Amino acid sequence: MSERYDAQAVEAKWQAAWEDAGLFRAERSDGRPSYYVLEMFPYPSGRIHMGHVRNYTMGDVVARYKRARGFDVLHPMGWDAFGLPAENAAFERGVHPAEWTYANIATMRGQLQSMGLSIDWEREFATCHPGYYEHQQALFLDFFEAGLVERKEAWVNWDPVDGTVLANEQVVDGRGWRSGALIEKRRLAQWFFRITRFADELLEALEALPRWPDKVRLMQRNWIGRSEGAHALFPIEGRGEALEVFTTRPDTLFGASFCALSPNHPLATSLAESDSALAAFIAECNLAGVGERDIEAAGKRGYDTGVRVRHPFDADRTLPLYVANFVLMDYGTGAIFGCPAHDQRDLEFARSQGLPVIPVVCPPGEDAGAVEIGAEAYVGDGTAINSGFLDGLSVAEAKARAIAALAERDAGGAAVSYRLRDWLISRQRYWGCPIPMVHCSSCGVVPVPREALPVRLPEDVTFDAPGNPLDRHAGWKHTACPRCGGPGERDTDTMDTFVDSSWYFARFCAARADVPLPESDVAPWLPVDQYIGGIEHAVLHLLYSRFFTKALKRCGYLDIEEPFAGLFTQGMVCHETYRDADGRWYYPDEIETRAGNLVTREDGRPIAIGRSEAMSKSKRNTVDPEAIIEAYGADTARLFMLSDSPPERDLEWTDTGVKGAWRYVAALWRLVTSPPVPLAPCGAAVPGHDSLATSLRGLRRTIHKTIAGVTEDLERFHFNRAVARVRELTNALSAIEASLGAGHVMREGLETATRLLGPVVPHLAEEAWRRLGHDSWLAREPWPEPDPALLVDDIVIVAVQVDGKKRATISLPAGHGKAEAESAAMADGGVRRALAGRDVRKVIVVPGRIVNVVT
RNA sequence: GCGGGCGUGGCGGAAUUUGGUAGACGCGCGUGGUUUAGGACCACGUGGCUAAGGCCGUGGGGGUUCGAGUCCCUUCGCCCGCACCA
Repeated sequence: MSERYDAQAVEAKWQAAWEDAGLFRAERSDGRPSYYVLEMFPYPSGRIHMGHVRNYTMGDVVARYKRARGFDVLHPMGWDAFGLPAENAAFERGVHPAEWTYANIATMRGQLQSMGLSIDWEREFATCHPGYYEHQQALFLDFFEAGLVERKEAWVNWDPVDGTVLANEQVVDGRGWRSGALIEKRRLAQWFFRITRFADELLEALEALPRWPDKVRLMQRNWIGRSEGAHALFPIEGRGEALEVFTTRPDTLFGASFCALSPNHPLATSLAESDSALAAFIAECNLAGVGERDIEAAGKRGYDTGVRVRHPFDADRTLPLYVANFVLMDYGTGAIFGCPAHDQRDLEFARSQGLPVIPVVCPPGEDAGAVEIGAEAYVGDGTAINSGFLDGLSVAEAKARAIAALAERDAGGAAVSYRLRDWLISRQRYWGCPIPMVHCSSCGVVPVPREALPVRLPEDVTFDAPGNPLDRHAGWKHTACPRCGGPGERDTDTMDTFVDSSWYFARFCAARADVPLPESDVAPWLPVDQYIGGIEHAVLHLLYSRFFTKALKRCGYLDIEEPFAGLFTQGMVCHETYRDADGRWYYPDEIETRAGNLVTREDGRPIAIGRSEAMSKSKRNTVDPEAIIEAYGADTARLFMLSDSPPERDLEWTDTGVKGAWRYVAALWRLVTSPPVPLAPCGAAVPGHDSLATSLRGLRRTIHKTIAGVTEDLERFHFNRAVARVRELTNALSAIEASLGAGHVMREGLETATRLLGPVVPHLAEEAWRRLGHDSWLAREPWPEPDPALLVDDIVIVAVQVDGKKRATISLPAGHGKAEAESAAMADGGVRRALAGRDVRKVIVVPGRIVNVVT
């Protein structure tokens, strides 16, 4: 009689035992090669969700697998603990952000530990701990000294709901990424990290990241948005200055019919001082929102300033200067020249303003005299026309010639522009890392001396009013200027929390060090060998971390180019959605099936099933991992996470799928505890392979092919296939036939399955390993090696096609020749029938694969 | 608009790296068994059509090839990222 597998008891037992034995401490004390696997650390929101379970399961499989492959593995965990939700909780419930955060961390740590993750918990830290953020403040000062931090006044994105500014990356469709509020443009003095100084490096280094998904590299490339072109100066009539524009089409300069400024361009501001209509137009543009879609709806609008600018190539020619709503202040120079014939936007603007359209590129094969521009600008290649000294040149040639001409005339020259902007890190919030700067009326901005770090967050703050509590805390805010000793004010802003997560991966190498990143601890581990997390961080977090790595290198902390040598982006965990007739959402555990219909448990209201979407609280389609772990155990949850769906794709959470995973856990335990044939003693060698019955020899080949296949699958992140392969193996083992040596083969098979599943279902595997008679830690056992001799079959099944259609299969000895395969195929009854006496023109033989008889 | 990805049984997906027996593994479903009962367990079956021999099948159409889910062209559908970036 087989015993029932008690997952809860087994899992608790081994979790405690692993912890006591310190099995997962990263040592760096022996000669083993290092391997650093890291999953994106969680925000302590309260409880873990299924996305965490999926992420950390994958990371744990890699960690356990690499450990078995002989690596000294670093697999740490920590908390991305600063951020707005803690302040919201404080505001709503009167609990201090620190208290709320640390309580959540305690809960979530327990939940993660119940998953049986092989984590070195001794390295755990939270970014809200002064022991972390004091070093971040030191890094800020280092960056400041290195010229990588800058305070400047800029048009910034103001989120009126969160009451703070946001980085460009945090504005999505003109709205705040957290609040969803329409973003306003405000001009404020703020701190920036000068990420644009690394724009080219960040772009070029993408090529050197072969183990990153193409998609992420492409997204970053687009985000950096490098454009090559030219700067051109248009002298302004009646002023002793020139208007500088950026263009990627200097070849079309002769087609210019106007210039236009962004509403926020300094010249526009200055002109508006003496032109109230212009001032009103600018105000209107800023009011209409900055969402590009809003402008799209409003159409292209402009205001003729009356000012004229001179053409750089033709001093006799002047152009009108407009302020236009479609010109962006934060790209290029905030000013453009318009060539309507060869730019769609300029064409639309020119048509609405009645400006001339001068074709200067003749499409191939067209008559230069007859080029007409209708509703569509011509943006293709061609030959320059109406363009003076450029006439006759191709677009590429004309660009080069025009750039040279601009330079000759001191009217501009080659220029590169980026979409990427500097990273605005000031946040008008309490729960973040204080910026270690003091504002002094006589000394200006003064850094806090290093010996005075950390600048601690004061604990006695109030959240009963909107705005930044630090700004209201007089005792904290007012301090002596470190330079002159006079009255000073602390910078009351805190750093964007993306700063915290831009270097935590390095800090894990020396989590308790009293300097930020001691080289002797950090260098052996970095870069991270395998980083795993969600695709939603493709630009923000991953770009910032890359910038930090380059900045840290410049400051002498690191000697690596890139933080993450390998990156894997996992898919989301999805679930069906449930709504009633009023459109209210219901959690899966709030509904049930009655008489074949889906209804609410509580009052039987009919429920409609909606499409499967990423689990979210707003759609109420979440399943609590803790409930699953309590009901089935962590191994079942882990197994389900890795089965069926490829890890980079979205995973559909289903009850039946979880039950299927549980069935397999129970079935594997049954197979170990009551195998179909009595097991040979532990440690007994398999008898001579040739002495075994045919079916046992085949089974042994299956065992060794499974080792090879699973190994390759794990290396390539094909977890779903790895699981399927082991299931195939255990299916084959269940069907074993009793004969001489069967007990040995059964043991070999069970031990192999146990080892191969160790990374996936570690508790079950550890328990099974002991049940099989071992007294070693499975978690410390080396990975099995396949016997190369057993990876090849001695008999192969070869398909035989007639004219490309399969008509038969034949058995042939491995290593058979072409002639042997051909004669066996021609002798086959099915083949002869299909041929029906027709003449054979050709026979193609791929030994071991296929025979194709062509008539 | 620009860029990228994906279309395979009732469902999730294998096979695409290297063109060579399509549908591994699982879910669901069906039949039978077992059990006091079970949403448990066991066995067998399960792409479609066909009485059979067989025919048809990887979104549609075309091409290359002895042979195409895999390569090429074209078309349709869905998803994702960016979006007046000059």
